Amino acid sequence: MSPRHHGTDATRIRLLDDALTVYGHQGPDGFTMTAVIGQSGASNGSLYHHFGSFDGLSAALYARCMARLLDALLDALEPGHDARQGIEAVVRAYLRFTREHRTAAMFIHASAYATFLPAHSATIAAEKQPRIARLLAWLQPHLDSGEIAPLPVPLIEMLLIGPVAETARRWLAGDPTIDLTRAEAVLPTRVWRSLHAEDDHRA
Amino acid sequence: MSPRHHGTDATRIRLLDDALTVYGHQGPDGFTMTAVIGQSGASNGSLYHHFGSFDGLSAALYARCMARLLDALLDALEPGHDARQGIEAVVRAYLRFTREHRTAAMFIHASAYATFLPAHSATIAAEKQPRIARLLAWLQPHLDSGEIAPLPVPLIEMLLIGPVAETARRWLAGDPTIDLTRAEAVLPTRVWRSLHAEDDHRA
DNA sequence: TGTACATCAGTGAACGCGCGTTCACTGATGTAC
DNA sequence: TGTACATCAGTGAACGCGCGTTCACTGATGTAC
Repeated sequence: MSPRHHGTDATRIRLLDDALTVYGHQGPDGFTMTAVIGQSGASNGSLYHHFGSFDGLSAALYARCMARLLDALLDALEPGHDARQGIEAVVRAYLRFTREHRTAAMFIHASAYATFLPAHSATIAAEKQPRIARLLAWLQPHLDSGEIAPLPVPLIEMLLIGPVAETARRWLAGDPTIDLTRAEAVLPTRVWRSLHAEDDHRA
Repeated sequence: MSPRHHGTDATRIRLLDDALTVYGHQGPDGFTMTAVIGQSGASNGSLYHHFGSFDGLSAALYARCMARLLDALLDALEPGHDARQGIEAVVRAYLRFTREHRTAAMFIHASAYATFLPAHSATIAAEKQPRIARLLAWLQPHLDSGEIAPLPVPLIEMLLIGPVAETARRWLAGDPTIDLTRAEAVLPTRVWRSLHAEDDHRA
């Protein structure tokens, strides 16, 4: 980027990739600095050069996984969609992301209370905020038009994300009673029912 | 219980209480064996005598917190309730439990992917299962009567618990945009809308 | 074009710390006969 | 009732291990003049 920049971020990216691999193969307890540098072949000093600390790497990985999830939701929204089509598409996209990016989804969910988040909240917000803003920009007209019930936006988010997030969590934890395909078939309609305005079905 | 039993479980209970206190005051990273025995004044050997390992204590604490949450939901169900009143009462009870037992709620949510769970799943199931069974026993007649939509039971659970669990998580993580009181006012109706059968509002 | 210098990227040995766990032990309580 | 024994509850010193972190260093690349 800057003219002083030497080379690319190849090592940085490789460390993040390898960190996620370690997380997927070794689980939360095996997610240590030693394991990550072992996987990537980089030195501990190199990791420190790029991330400042192991928490710094964890936060960067969290931000990247979260950005990918949000991008998957954004990609599901298409210009022609009405409110119902958009909501249902987002619900399906969340479940699809969970199935297709199991480890990233797990890292996101399992890190919700991680100690590294507060210290790096600025970094994480920088990745999240613009994407959240785009999602809200999609939502607003449908709130204004009255298609979606006039609820506080955070609670709309809870009703939209809650059921799929809980489904993802259970499935990721290995609960055999959770069938993601069936969830994809059933939840979109049901989530829409929780969000649309009272007299919407007359139309 | 058995005639050979010496004394009560006082130390066991005190260790669990003190462990939760440590978790509340020091957070997940400060939740260590050293901190717990420091708080309670017991010796590490005593902890091992009662729980076998620190993971064993963690699992016992998880089981106890989960049992309390489920009891709170069960207490919210009253005999005279119809399906809607029951569902809405459970939603409110979950949010109330979160507010009134912040640390226990946090321990439950944050431990969802903890490594100690699989090894002690039997212990945990022994606490959870009978309570879940009672909740399902309440649900079944309302499924049979057609008041609640004929969905797979696990997905009913996701639609019921998802929004409140997500709300709880955000609030516990310190998100200032989440207002539990407002959630209690709004979510019950909305969750009911996602669960009831198509023509229910005609009645 | 050549030289001097600054910055960036990466190395790897060394360190201290606090973690969970082990173990040999004491003393009190309950049971057998 | 008294004695011997087994079990339960609890103590606390000692241990090894692997963790994240620090630091002095090398070499390559870019910039100044």
